[in-house]
Amino acid sequence: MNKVYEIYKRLLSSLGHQAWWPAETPFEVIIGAILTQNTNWRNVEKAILNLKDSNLISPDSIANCSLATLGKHIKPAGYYNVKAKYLKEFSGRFLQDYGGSIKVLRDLDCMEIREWLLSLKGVGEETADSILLYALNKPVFVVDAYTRRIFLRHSLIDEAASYGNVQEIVEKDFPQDSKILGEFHALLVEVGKHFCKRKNPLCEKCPISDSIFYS
DNA sequence: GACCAGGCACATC
DNA sequence: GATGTGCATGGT
Repeated sequence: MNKVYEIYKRLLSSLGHQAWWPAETPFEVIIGAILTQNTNWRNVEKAILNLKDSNLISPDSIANCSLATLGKHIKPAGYYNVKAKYLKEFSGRFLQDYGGSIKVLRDLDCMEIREWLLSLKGVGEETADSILLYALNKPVFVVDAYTRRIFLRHSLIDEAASYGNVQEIVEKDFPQDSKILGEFHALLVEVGKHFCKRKNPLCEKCPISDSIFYS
């Protein structure tokens, strides 16, 4: 039996579809992916609203905006000085290397895009994969803190597992389908928020925490 | 007032 | 390679 896929099915039937990623355009997904680093999504929404109100939601406008102004807008998302640099770094390189075109980026080989993303300051593995999956619809799995905590709890990984180890466990037994992989990540975040917090990673009320998973 | 949130870069050993 | 630290706001 495929334990990981079983968890996915359980979560989907108990929590339903998650409608991720909440954004109007692929570029907005990218901005959100950077702003949500180690930050509550509610704070990110405020920052994105500020950017929208000032028409700072395109590569050009961000590249041409001062760090100070950009920082002021994204302040609610925290770490606003570094994140302002990251947004400008992304926008500048995106314009320079791909003309700011999502379509041009999307048409490249997946691994090539990933390497390009990882070459940018402020984009690590999780952010790169979030962009690949939710902005570019590439079939990759996004590993985050909740994924690790939940998988640890169910003995699917050990503490030393690398990002790639965790990702491989999911991808090898899942269909190469961005919709399904995106749904799974969203479900893990949702269940993690309620049942797998840092201080209480062993909550019995979690919808995936019974029977066969402990046999 | 402590704890937490959809990480990452950089210094140091 | 692994471990530690700075980055910061807003909700519970």
